[in-house]
Amino acid sequence: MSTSNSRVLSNPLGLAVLGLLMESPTHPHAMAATLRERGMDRVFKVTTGSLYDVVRTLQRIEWIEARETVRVGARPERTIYQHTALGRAEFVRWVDELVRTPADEYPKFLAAVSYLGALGPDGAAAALRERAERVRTSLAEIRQEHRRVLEAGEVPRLFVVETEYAVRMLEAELGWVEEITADITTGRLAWPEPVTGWIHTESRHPGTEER
Amino acid sequence: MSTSNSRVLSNPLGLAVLGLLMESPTHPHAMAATLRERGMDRVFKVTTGSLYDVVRTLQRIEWIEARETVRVGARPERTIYQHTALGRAEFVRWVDELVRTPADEYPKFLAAVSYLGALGPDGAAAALRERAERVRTSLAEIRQEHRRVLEAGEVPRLFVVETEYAVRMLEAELGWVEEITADITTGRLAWPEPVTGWIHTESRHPGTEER
DNA sequence: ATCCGAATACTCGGAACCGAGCGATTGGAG
DNA sequence: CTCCAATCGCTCGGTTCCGAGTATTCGGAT
Repeated sequence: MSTSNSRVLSNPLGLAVLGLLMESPTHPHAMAATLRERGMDRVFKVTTGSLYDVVRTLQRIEWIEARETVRVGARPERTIYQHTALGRAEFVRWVDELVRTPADEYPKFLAAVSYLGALGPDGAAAALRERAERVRTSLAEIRQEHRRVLEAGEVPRLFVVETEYAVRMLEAELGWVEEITADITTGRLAWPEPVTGWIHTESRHPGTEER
Repeated sequence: MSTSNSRVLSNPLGLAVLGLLMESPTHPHAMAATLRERGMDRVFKVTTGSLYDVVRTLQRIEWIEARETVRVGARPERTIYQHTALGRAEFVRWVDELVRTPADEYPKFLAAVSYLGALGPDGAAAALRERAERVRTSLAEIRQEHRRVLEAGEVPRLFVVETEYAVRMLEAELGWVEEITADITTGRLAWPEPVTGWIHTESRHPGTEER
């Protein structure tokens, strides 16, 4: 009955909000802008709706508080938030927890790979090659950006380690994709009988649509 | 009546449902059971609520259809579903799409790593070591299970590639975690001044806090 | 002076998600 | 034969999520 003070917030975007408030008080709209400027929208899913929800929750559980609501010009009002002592402590606790405890994630590619059989050897190889190509591209972009930031000086490596991690994981994925593609084309990964007829037949004539 | 026939289903659990129906018609409860038996709940988030939602959606967009509703003994009725021709085609299309197109994922660890600074060098190293340990453990379990399944004969490699992928990714993560931990303890990853005082002080005494 | 597009700041309501619960049933233990 | 625990199969309704929309203002090109 008492407005569920549920003492938990699962949305990682909350962490981003707390992180920003560690630097200085701001209002939601600016948070979104900053996160995007810094490319942190690769790390957190920044959607306006969720952002305002998260901020409200954070306020309810008293990890942050409204500091003032100002109006610049005759623009919509904006509410500026700052963290509380509790919020600062919980921020650290949250990070610690996330680092220590591997969470169950359900990446879509994992699901897709589970049904690779459905594409048939040729279809699978083709699709995998396209993925590889795309991964290579975004990998190149990220690497370049990373280098730019580091060499251009003013950001210590610590603030950029998450990119190193992201790159590592992409490399691993790419490596695997390339290997499995090779295994398919060389026949080292075989398509068992039942599957061969299975689904692939369907995809050859989708009726009303092609390519 | 334009009951939004929204022609899309994003929840990957839908893929699992279609996958099961490729084998033979079933009812939702059995789907959940089967998925768990086969350990596919490592790949798909199997929650009853969502399952029934997904099945309903799948039915609405006519990728599957109810085949009959039977009652065994005087147990609750169960509705048995089967795929439609459309469903079979879309299943393949969906897999193809998921393989080709890397999706934006937002793993929690990535978020956590972004704020590693907050833990201070010692805290970060400690947390990372714990993670490493846990990852090592689940890696061992998965590897063992994988070997068991393969050696025990009756499952072709194709049906198990997703495990190979999962293992690869875990190895990559573990490798990175170990390296970065080493970089921290050897001082190769430095904690810049501003951060040192920053937050770590807070976590030392959750009470009132000075600094 | 006027128009237009970008930026500012947030709201709103529908969609998706998911776990607790429910009402029954079967299979043993005693 | 009776009782309890486990299984069966599903529903319900509260969160959480999120993108389209709203209403305003600023800056610059015409």
